[in-house]
Amino acid sequence: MSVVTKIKEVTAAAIHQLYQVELAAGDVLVNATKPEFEGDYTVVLFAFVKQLKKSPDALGQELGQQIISTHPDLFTAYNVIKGFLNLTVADAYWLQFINGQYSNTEFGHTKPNGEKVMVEYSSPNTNKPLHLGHLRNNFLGRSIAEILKANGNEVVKTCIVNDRGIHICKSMIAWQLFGNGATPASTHTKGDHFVGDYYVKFNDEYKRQVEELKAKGKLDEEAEKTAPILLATQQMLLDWEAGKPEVMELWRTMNSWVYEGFDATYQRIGSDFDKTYYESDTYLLGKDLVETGLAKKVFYQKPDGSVWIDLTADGLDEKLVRRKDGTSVYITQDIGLAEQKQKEFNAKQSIYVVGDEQNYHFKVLKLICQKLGLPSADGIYHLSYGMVELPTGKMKSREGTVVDADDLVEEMVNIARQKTEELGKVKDFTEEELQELYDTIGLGALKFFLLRVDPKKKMVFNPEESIDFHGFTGPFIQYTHARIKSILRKAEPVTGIQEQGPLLPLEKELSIHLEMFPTVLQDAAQEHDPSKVAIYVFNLAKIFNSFYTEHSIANAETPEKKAVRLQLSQLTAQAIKNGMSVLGIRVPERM
RNA sequence: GGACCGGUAGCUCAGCUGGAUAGAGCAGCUGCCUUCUAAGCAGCAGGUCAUUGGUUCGAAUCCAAUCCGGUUCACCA
Repeated sequence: MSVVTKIKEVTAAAIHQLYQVELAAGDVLVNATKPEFEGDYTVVLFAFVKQLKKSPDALGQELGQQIISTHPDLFTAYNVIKGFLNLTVADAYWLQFINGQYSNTEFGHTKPNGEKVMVEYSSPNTNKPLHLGHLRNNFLGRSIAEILKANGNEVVKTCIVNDRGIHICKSMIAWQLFGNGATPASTHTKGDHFVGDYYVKFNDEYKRQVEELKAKGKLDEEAEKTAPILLATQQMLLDWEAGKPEVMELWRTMNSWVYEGFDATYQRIGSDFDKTYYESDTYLLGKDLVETGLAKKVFYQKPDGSVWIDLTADGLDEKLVRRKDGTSVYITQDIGLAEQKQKEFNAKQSIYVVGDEQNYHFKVLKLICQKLGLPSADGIYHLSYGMVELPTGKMKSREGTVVDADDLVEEMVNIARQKTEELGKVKDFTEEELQELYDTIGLGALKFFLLRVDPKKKMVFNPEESIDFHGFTGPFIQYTHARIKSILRKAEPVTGIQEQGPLLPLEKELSIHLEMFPTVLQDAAQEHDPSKVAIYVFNLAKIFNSFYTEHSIANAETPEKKAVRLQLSQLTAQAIKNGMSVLGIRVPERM
C-alpha cells in the first residue's frame, strides 16, 4: 500500500476517533507538500471544517496530534498552515521501502488478477504504407497492453486488417494499367510502399481523367462519377464480391506484398498481435444480429426495406444498420466482430485504439450493443486519440504531406547514430552492438515523443525540427539509466541495509518519487493513459540527475550512505526500465 | 444547425474528482567537465491560464454565455 493511501486511512481513522464521524478514506485529499513548507505530504482540511464545526487551525492541530501519537513509527512531525496539515514521514519508512524493493525486478507490477482484456490496435488499410498517425496508434496500443499486463491483466492484442474494399481495388486497377508485371522484388521496393505507389498512381490518373472529361464539357460531379478508371474500380469490387478468380488472385498477391511490408515495419517498431482479423473474413458478420434486433424491436424497418435504429432519445441520430439491398454496413460488421471476439475470448473489457474522428461511431456501437443486450456491450472502451498534425495542419496523402512511418524511423535511427558518434563514448562497441544502440535510442526518442502527451489531445509534429534528444525525451531517460548502470557495474554488489537515516533532501525526494511508481502504473491503466508513465519516468530521471550531481554514490561519506545510495540508484534504474518497458522503449546499459 | 473535443510562457506540452506564490522541456541569456558518463547540473528571464459573468472560504480546474480552432452527424469504410 502506498503512503498516500495510508495517510488517507489514518486521517479518516483519526477523524473517527476524535469526532465520531464516519469518513471514507477516499474522501481525504492528500497532496505532495509544496517545497516551501516543512513536510512530505499534506492533508487538505477545508472539506471537513464545516462538517466538524472546527476552525481549520484547531482541526489541523488536533488531527496532527492524533495522527502522530497513533502512528509514531510512520510520522515524525506535523505542522498546520492555514487549512493544510503537513506531515513528515519517518525516514525509516523510506529506508524500509527501498530496502524491500531494490532488488525487485518486477517493481511496480501487480499480481495476476485473472481478468482478461482485449486491445485492438493498428488496424491498417492494405492500400498504402503506415504513416505517422499509425505510429501513434501502434505505440499507444502496444503501450496500453503492456500497462494492463503490468497491472495483472491477461491481455489479448488484436488487429483488424482492412484488406478489402474500394481502396485496395484502386491499387489493383492501377497496377493492372501501369504495372507491366512489376513486383516489389523486381523493383526492389518494400511491398507496402510498392502497392501504395499504385494507389497514388490511381489518384493521379483519376484526376487526369476527370479533367479530361471536364474539358469535354461534363459537369464536375458527372466527371467525378464517370471517370473510366473509377468505373473499372467499382466493377472490380463487384467482381471481388462475386469471387471472380483472376480478381481474387490479384487481390491475394497484392495483399501479400503489403503484409510482407507491414511485417517488416511491425517488427521494427515492436508491434505484435495475438490474433489478426481480416475484414474479408468478418465483413459479413453481424447480419444475424440485425434479425435479432428486429425481433427485439430495437431496430425497425422502413418501407423501402432498410433497417435502422433510432438513437434520438440518447441524443444521437437515426442510424442505418442494413441497406435496402440487404447488405450490411460498417457498424453492423463491428457489432458482429464484437460478438465474435466475445465468443472467442470472453474478455471483460475490449479496448479499441482508434482515432477521435470515430468518437461518434464508437458511441453508437456501444449503445447499439447495449440495446441488443449483447454480453460484449459494457466492456467496449474506445481509446480515442487525437490526430498528429503538421505545423501546416492535417497530413493529407493527396498533397504528399504524409510523414511515412518507415522513413521517420530510419531518420530517427540515423540521428541517433550521428549523435552517438559525435559524443564518442562507445567506441569499443561491436558493429552489432552499435546498431542495436542506435535502434534503441532512435526508436526511444520517437516513441517517447508520441507517448508523452495525453492520447486524447491532438499533437503537432514539426518535420523541420527533428525530435529532440535533450530534456523531456526518451534519450534523456535512457541516458540516466546508462549512467546508473555504469556506477553499478563498477561498485560492489548492492546489499541490504540496516539504516537509520537521516536522509538528505535529495535522497528523500528520490525515495518519495520511487514509492509512487506502482500507483502511477495503476493510474495509467485506469485512465488508459501511457503519458502518465512517460511524465513520471521523466521526473524520476530528473530527480536522479540532481541527486547524482549533488552527491557521490560510489564515494559516499560513509559506508552506510554508500549502501543507501546504491540501493536508491538500483531501484531508480529498475523503475526507469520497467516504466520505459511499458512504453515499449528499451533502455541501454551504456550509451 | 445538433453533438462532442480543444484554447495555459515565443514553441511543444503538464497541471483540470476545486486547494498554498500556475509547472516542465525546447528556444534565449549566466555559470559548471583534473572526482561515479556534460545526451547532464545549477541559475536568470519569460503568464490578463481565450473572453465575460456566476457558484464559494478558495477557480486554470465547476456552471453559463460568447469568441476562435477541430471532429462528427453517409444506403463510405
